[in-house]
Amino acid sequence: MPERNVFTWNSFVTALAKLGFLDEADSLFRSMPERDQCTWNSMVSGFAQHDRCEEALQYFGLMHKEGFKANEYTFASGLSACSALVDMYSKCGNVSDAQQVFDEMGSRNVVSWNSLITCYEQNGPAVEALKVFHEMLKSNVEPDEVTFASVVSACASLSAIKCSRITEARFIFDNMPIRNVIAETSMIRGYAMAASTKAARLMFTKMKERNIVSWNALISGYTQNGENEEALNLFRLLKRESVCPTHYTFANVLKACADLAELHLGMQAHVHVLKHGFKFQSGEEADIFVGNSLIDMYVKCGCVEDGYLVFRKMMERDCVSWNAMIIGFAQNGYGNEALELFREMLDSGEKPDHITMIGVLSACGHAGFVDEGRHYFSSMTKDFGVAPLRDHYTCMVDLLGRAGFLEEAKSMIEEMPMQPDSVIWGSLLAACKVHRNITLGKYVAEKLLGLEASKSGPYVLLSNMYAELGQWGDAMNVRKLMKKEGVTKQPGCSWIKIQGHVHVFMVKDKRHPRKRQIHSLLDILSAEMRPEQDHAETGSLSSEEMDYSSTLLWDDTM
DNA sequence: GTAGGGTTAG
Repeated sequence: MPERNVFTWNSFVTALAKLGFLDEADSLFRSMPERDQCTWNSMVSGFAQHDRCEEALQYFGLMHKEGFKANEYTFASGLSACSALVDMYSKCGNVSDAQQVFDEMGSRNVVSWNSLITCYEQNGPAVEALKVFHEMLKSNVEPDEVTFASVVSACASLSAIKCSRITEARFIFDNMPIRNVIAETSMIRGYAMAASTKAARLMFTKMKERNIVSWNALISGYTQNGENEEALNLFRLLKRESVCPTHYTFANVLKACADLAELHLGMQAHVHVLKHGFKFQSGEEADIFVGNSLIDMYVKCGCVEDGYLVFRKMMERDCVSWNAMIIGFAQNGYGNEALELFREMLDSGEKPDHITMIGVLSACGHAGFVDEGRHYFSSMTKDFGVAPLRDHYTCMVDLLGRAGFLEEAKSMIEEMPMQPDSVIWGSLLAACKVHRNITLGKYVAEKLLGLEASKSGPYVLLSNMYAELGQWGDAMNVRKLMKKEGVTKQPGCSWIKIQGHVHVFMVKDKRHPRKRQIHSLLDILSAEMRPEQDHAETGSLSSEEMDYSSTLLWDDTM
């Protein structure tokens, strides 16, 4: 045996690694007295070539720690392994390491560039993706359809933050040598984020080839822009064209039903979900998403018990599941149940987030648990690692205001670390009206008018407060001021759909043909409601009592 | 080897 120097060791390690005896290579590596660049290269490339990427990454990290830099031999299989490494770091959200691997690559091909562009597109900042794209063009690497699709996506995500990059996306899209369904779907998403659902629909209509992702992108475009009826119409079209929906589809359809409070359609969607094999008992991510959407749909439609049933049926839950249920309880007047569930959430080991705390604080507010609210608010940073945001302050002002602690609510607004907005002042003004505090009401109304002079809300509330106190002159003055400032109040209106007909009602509306019957029934109802108010309960009418006339979500037999 | 779609609050 010749003298064992690092070169001898290396040849053994390299051979073992190349042949796939990685564990043997690994133990040999560990017993080496010294290592050089070549040793590290053998280990990294060995693991990378045999699809043991985790270990390849670990070795790569260790190599850097020991002061070695990657060279063109570090990834023996060449560019592909290196690009895969960029992609791996990108998928882990580790942008700087992805960039570093990319920087250290001896040569780069279209896939390496694409991987880095995607990295910035997914992890941000998305503008960097465009910069990398420009660098790529400068270095004379020909972009392919994947490059363009990623760049279009980057522009699309930028279209959400006011700089209108949707035009840039469109320009690149129009100049793509080859378009494909992915780039088109990215454009749909971009238009949806820029609130141009019409343009999104046009893109969708013109597509030669569509798949379920394109359908889902447009359906979610509608729900995210509040066009829930359109979302459901598109779902019906999808069914007619026999396209198979996925859990993405159901998440959106259920959200549309939830936002429309369309219980009947939501229940149809639930049946459909079961037909498609979502049983919430596999613990898979898809099941959790659909389960969460179902909880939300039921509680938004006022059926807390059905939402709770879904919640209990789920084998695995995430933070959103708990949040949806806690908020569902809170919004339907079940303050105790919301807080109980929150304690159970903590016991289960699930970490609450800022949305959970909004649910908890609003539960306290609606149930009148002032002390609990104060306690959770003051300890949320320490106990749950969630620092109060403006929304949490708004919940507290609402809670204190409802309970009549108007001065405390006022100081909370004035001492909070962020700028108060019209929502938080508006909440206090409403509380001033309830508790008939005209002095503070005037002060708050002025603050509000400073924020949104053209809105009628503060004027109307203030004038009504004066009127309630019998100060008619002051009430008139506010109304006069409104007129002078050119502020008009849009009359409120409500509507109901009965047997496919929409009936609209406005204040002092005398147009409905059966107005006399309606008003006499209203008198009876309000007389009955008065004694019920103290122990108010939510509930829904049974199906026999309701005359459903909604359109079916799909027409195949169940 | 690289690209597109989802739930909770406000």
